[in-house]
Amino acid sequence: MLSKKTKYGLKALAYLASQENKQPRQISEIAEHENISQKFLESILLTLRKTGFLGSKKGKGGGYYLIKEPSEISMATVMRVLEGPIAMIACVSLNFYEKCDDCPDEKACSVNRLMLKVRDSNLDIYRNNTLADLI
Amino acid sequence: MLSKKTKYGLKALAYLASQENKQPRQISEIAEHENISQKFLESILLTLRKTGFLGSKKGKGGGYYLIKEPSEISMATVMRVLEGPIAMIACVSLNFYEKCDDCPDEKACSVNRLMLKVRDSNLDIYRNNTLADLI
DNA sequence: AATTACCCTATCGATTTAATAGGGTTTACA
DNA sequence: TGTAAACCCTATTAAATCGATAGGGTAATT
Repeated sequence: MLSKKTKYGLKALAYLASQENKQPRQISEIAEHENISQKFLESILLTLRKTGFLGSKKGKGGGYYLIKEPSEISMATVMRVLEGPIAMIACVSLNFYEKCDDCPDEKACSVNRLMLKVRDSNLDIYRNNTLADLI
Repeated sequence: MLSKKTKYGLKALAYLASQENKQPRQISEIAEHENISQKFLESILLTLRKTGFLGSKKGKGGGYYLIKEPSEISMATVMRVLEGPIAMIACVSLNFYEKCDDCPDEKACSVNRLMLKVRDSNLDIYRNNTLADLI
């Protein structure tokens, strides 16, 4: 299941991308508009700033704003930062690969094969959708 | 992430499907062959029996066996029983639909749109793969 | 009658999740 | 220059879930 962290993060990014001008938007404004706990959203936006998606401005009139164009923000990178691995199991993950303890031979594993198909198709979607496609 | 319950359940089904004859296979045999905790596997096989995938035979020479042909067992139904919803968020789920608390209008929701694409593609994979395709 | 093997319930430690609390620090602006 | 606005950061917590274990009960075969 998609975590609320990811859900809220995506909504916040979409909200920022839908703004006409690029003025900073306050946490409180985003939280209210998207019905998100303000404190929780605060930590999510912090993550998105540290990972290079958002910039921030302190003090009066401050807030968060997008650093890149929405069309240049791939859902694959956003999902990896907020949700973690795109693959459903580590043995088919590109960025978070890990071997299964119980599996002597991945190539002969039925679960591996099925989940590889799922990962491929999901990766395809995430790579071919940008923030601009969400709004 | 895929739960170990689902992973083990799929492996057990695949193991049973790969057998030449249809004699019952003991829990201990499956557990050993697939490197699964026997007690944990026991509860999983019980679930699969109650949901109509497996039959069981008690007493000496007993065990579990497939009720249907592997080619008639869709991954979609298996996944729903073991893992739960195929959708990553309830508001795009066919079998486990729920409205989001925070979302006033699903049709206008960016997360909803993205996750709908993901669900469609995953559903497509699960519906078009049977147990026979795993072995 | 004894053994085999499935059946069922309860419990538990570890981890994760979502949220809350409580402040600290920086900046803009009057 | 001081004060309020708004981001920054750490710690804590309640609840849920997961994976596994324990301990026995029941049915069927030989």
